[in-house]
Amino acid sequence: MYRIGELAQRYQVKTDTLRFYDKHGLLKPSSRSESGYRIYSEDDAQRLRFILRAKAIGFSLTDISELLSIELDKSNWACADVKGVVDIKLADLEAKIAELNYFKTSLQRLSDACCGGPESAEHCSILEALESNSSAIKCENQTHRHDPSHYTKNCQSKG
Amino acid sequence: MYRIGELAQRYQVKTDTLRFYDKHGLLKPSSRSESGYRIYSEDDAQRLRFILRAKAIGFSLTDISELLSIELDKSNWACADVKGVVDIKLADLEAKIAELNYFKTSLQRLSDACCGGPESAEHCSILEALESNSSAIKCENQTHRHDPSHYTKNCQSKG
DNA sequence: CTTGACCTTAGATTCAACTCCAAGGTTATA
DNA sequence: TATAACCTTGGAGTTGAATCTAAGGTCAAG
Repeated sequence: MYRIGELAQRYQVKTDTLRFYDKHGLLKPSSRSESGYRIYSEDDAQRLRFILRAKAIGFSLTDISELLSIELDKSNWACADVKGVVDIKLADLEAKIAELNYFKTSLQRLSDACCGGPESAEHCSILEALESNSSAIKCENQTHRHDPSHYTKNCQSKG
Repeated sequence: MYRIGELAQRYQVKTDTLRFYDKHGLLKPSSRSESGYRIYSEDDAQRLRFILRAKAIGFSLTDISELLSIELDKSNWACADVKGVVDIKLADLEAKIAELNYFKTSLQRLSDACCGGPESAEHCSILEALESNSSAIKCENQTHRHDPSHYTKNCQSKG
């Protein structure tokens, strides 16, 4: 039996977080002391571990609620239901990753085109790319008038 | 010279969004009509294109503010400043992608271990993985008592 | 019997980037 | 002149997951 602070410390969460989980129905302490303190049982702790593990895997609290309601009533659910939750999440995640990879490619292309040196940004190819209408990125080699030996290592035949 | 609705339609944004950009200083219309309507110039439109392009690349509005303030005063900034903004973003993005890939791997492992069939979830390996303390995931082949021919295609020698 | 660490509650705030609303003013067209 | 389509403002709501605040109750030690 743990009080909120003990449970919080044991699992490295804030007491606020546990109260939040209580309020939102994810984890209600199985009893209260006479004075109203939350008292968490070992089962409650187990449930918290479930929540934290699911969170670490990338589930939202809403997903976790769903998984917990299945968990509490396993025999009335099928594997297909559980796998469905996971697979939807997986598809979301793949879409998100694809999007971020697209951003990354764009940024990488911008970064590569810029010398990154102490030259004035007047001809900075990053700014020019953001100003222009085209998606082509011009390298700075042509616009900066100085010895390019230090700054061109990143910018080779792009665009 | 465009009124807010025209500019919005031309660039496929909502008028609300343009008012939001105005309020937050990203894009203030260069003039107002006698009756107070926002009037956007061609320069304003160019600035909007800059914003939208930067957004599409994955910059936050905060990042974009910073880029715009450099853009407006290019000669007092160096390429290094601009590239710095991009490279910080790139590093953030890489960290985010790595995190999501980690989530994805975890979810994929869970998904692969579950038959996804109409069997009761009582021995669902996904739920068991979330309940257990170990990170090992047991495949359902051993726990479901039925012809496994349809459901084991995803679960081979995992864990 | 007081100090300090703990606990309670309801409700406000945070972040991003909008999005929506109400109440009212303007402008173009029939 | 009436109607519809536009515009204005300030302010509230959205999502997710907390985090913080204020005002107060409880408990163990000295």
